[in-house]
Amino acid sequence: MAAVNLKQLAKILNLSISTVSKALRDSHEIGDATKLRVLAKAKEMDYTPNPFASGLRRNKSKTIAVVVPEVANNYFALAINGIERIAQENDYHVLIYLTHEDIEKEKGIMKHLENKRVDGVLMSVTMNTSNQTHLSDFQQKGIPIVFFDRICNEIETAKITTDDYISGMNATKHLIDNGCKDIAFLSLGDEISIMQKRKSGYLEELHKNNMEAKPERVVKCGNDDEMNYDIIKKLLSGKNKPDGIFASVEKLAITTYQVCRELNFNIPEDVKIICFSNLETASLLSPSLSTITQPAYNIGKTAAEVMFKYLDKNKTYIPNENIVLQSTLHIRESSQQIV
Amino acid sequence: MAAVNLKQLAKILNLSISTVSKALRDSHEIGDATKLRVLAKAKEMDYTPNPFASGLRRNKSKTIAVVVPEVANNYFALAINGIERIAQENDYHVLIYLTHEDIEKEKGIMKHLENKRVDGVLMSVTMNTSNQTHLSDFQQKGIPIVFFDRICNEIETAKITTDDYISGMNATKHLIDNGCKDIAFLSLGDEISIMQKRKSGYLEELHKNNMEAKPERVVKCGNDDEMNYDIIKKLLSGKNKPDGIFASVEKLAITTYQVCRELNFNIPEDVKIICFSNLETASLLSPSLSTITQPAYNIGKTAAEVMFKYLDKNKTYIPNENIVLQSTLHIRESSQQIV
DNA sequence: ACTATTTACGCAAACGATGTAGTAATTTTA
DNA sequence: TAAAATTACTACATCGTTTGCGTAAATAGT
Repeated sequence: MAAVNLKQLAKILNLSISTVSKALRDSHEIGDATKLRVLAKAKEMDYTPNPFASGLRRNKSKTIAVVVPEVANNYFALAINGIERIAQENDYHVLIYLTHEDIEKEKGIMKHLENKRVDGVLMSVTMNTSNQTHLSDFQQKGIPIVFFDRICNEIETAKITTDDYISGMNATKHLIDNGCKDIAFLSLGDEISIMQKRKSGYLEELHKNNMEAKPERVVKCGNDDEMNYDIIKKLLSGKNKPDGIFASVEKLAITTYQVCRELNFNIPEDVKIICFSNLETASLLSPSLSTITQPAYNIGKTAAEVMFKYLDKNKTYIPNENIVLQSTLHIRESSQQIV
Repeated sequence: MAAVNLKQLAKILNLSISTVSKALRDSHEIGDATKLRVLAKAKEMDYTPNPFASGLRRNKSKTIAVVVPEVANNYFALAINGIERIAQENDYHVLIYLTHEDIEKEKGIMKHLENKRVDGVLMSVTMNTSNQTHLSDFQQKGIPIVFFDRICNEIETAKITTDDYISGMNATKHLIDNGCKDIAFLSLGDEISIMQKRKSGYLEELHKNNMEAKPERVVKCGNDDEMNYDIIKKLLSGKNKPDGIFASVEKLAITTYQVCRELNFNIPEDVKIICFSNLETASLLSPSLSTITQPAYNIGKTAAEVMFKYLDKNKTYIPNENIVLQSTLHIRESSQQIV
């Protein structure tokens, strides 16, 4: 019932508390015979150190936090998967916090984490995180942050991203190659860096192909699905509608599919679609969805690995570093010209 | 930089540590003027109590653990969403652990949690959790568990489930009503209770309709997608193949779709499909997928609420209680008879 | 054989917050 | 007016570990 502690173990073994403690931590100060005896008894009595006591003493929580906008999202779910894997390997625990794209919630969460509850934070900021003083303040407290995907350029630390600019170009080029003359870019807000990069790739590719970049073709969507639905419906309803859509995130593509259903639009005949997505059912959709797929699991894994590289050395300062992984383009029906 | 602690605050305020502590906790022992002074200074200096110190002292972690098979799964992701929401409301933190359906990993995780790192555990067991001694042992340590969805009947505590038996009947009835004469049930293992209940509903409905329940129509699948693919392919390849498939979990339906693609089977003409699923793209699949959808978010929310109901009262013992939420049947193309 | 050094252990002070048991000073009560 | 009670604070032990320091015994060095 009651968890055994060092004191009880020590009494039973007829040793001092410190001897037992040192034996368990395999200190050179303790004789081999004693070590074995202690270890055996500890296992027998099912002793595990109290994490609060040792955390207090050593100022180490053995815990990292993951702060992400949402979890019911294939990308973040896979990233968490990768993070959790590495954390388990390092005997670390993973706290999870969801911001739901709410910058105030993000601030509150960081405030909660300031008190050394965690040794480090892995995060993807909200779509509204333009001001980042809450993040630099947090760093000042001596807790390292590693960003993945939705990074904060102004903060000096390691950042794991994908080649969003190239991917933005590739996706746009693909639509152009398949006959699109008027491509809209569906953006999720416009604050965050990945949107800037994906959009830049889109604009650059238009430019390379001598196509006009009309400002109204960069459509700013948000976190509210119903509002996005209306925005996209409006985009596709006028007579002057685009013939290609490049959705910067998965859910905007799904909403676009739904709008096309309602408007009785055929994909890809009436409008071609491609998007960033980790949807496992992309190939089973009607029509199958062309995607730029990010290596989500590896992004999470890498972010965690970088974090532990520094935590292992007891470094709380992580210098600027940009690690860029490659996304892969999966061409399916939704974006291809019917021949 | 360095986090302020009570000692520093006390020194600056010219008060004793305990006075400051009590003032912050709004104790009646402290005068109002002092309280205000302390509160103001604490806010000014950005004081937050060290969670390890108070955790050690009060034997409270303000943390719950969520132990689930996976997170890259819409059902569990939504459940976690609900849990995290309630946890944030209660000022609790959420640790997440993934078992990947590995019973040994589950045991290891529970072992790790025994040392009072968390105040409670919300869990869905692996598909292989038949023996539950590691869970009853865990309870013995005085940490409450609440099960959701994948429950463990032998453990006395609160369990949040859905009406799986009824849903199993409804899904089967729906397939029968749509002309199926030979329905296969794709099971995920056969240990866990939800599978038993879903299968029982399936069998009962067959019985009610005077249809033979052939043992070979209950197909045991596992955690390996490729093996499942082969199993389902074999099921659908012979001349004696079923005309209806009731998949007990989402991923088996997706695999079935993939197999049908390869075999050039038409859904629903050649085989009708229905499954338990929280896939948001169910209606966009080709053909759209009929589902029994569980209220995943509410299941997680409820599990957390029940947990906090007891944690608030400092009760570590949670009596047996079965809370059953209702799933909803979404009929789409994959299961309907063409008229 | 007498001093160094190593080995193997124990003592006690942290870590930071909490809460019990005091203690002066003030107020209430009989 | 003396005793009792209340107010507003402080001192201190405690939670369970960790770790620097001390020390006796054993071993090594000269």
